[in-house]
Amino acid sequence: MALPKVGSIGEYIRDQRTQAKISLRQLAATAGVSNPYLSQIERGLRKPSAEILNQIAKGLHISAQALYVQAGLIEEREPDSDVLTAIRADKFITVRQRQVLIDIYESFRKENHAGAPDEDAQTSQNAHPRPEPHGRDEESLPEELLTALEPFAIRHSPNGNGDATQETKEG
Amino acid sequence: MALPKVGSIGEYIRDQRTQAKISLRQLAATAGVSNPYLSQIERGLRKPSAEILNQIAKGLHISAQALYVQAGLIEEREPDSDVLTAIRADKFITVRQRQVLIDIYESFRKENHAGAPDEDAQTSQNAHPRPEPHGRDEESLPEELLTALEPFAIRHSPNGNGDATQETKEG
DNA sequence: CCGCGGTGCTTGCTATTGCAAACGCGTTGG
DNA sequence: CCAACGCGTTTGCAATAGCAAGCACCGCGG
Repeated sequence: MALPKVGSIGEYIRDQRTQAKISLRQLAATAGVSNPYLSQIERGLRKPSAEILNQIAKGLHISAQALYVQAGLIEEREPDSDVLTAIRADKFITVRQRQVLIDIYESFRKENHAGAPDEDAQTSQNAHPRPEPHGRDEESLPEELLTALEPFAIRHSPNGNGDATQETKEG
Repeated sequence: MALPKVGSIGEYIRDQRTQAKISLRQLAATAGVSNPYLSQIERGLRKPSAEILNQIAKGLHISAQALYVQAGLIEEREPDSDVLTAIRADKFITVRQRQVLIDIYESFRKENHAGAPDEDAQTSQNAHPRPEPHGRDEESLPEELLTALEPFAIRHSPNGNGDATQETKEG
């Protein structure tokens, strides 16, 4: 378990470097790392830190993300949805808030998907797969949120509060 | 110049952790790192590798990119914090669901902004006037909303991380 | 009172990163 | 022919990442 994908990133780097027609020493110089170290990285003998990786990416003029993904350091951006991506990337909300948003969104998706596996979701704009029990659509106050979410939370977790081991008991 | 931006990432991690209301040890466990090391990371005494960073990101349920950016390991080139835009563009949810998500997200932002002068939020263009719910900033959410969402906020997919913590906290 | 469990922090210690120096190997050319 | 210069690689070593063990502090229950 020492070097699972480390090899792949090494190959990737070497591949990019050779494609760029630059020597190992050259890249090492521009990347600000030593030649021998770069050599070892390329052959998967060393596991470069993110810093070094970033430097190498710069030296190769490629996006650091690509390298991180190759290194297995970043979950390959699954095109789940732009919404999830945006939520995960958002840094104006807290972890807890993020988790709530993700849960809600995924539940929405799940609800809609139940019985309507068809990908053509355009109809969802004006055709609800599940008719809302409450047709109230006045202002979207937090209170309304509660009302809207109540039936929903019940469906999602009928057990209510099964065992929240990690949940700090507040109150 | 041993720890230039390292401090910032430490602060960021600690901030996210405390906001998530989880202890240092807890995060260390879920992230798969030792408690003391996480402590040192948070205080900027150590410079975590990308691997560790990735683990911590997972433990915090935030995108690894966010952490890398904070660590200065990625030249931020896609802020992509347009959650609202993404929600509006999403075509897999109904109008009502969309509205709920937007309301919740804005509510979150509002809560966090209570006292934060940083106002780069490009507020929604057609967002209807939302009445100020409450100015309580003690929690991420109003208590009521949290309560309603509680069965929900619990992480739903033990899948993914597959990190089984033997936290048999038997009361 | 003291133990028990929780928090975060300090202390050695090992494993690994990352580098400087030096190597073998092929090409040029005096 | 062999010095000179390029390439990638090998070898030892300093620095440190990361951990196990243990510390100090605090709230709770016997």
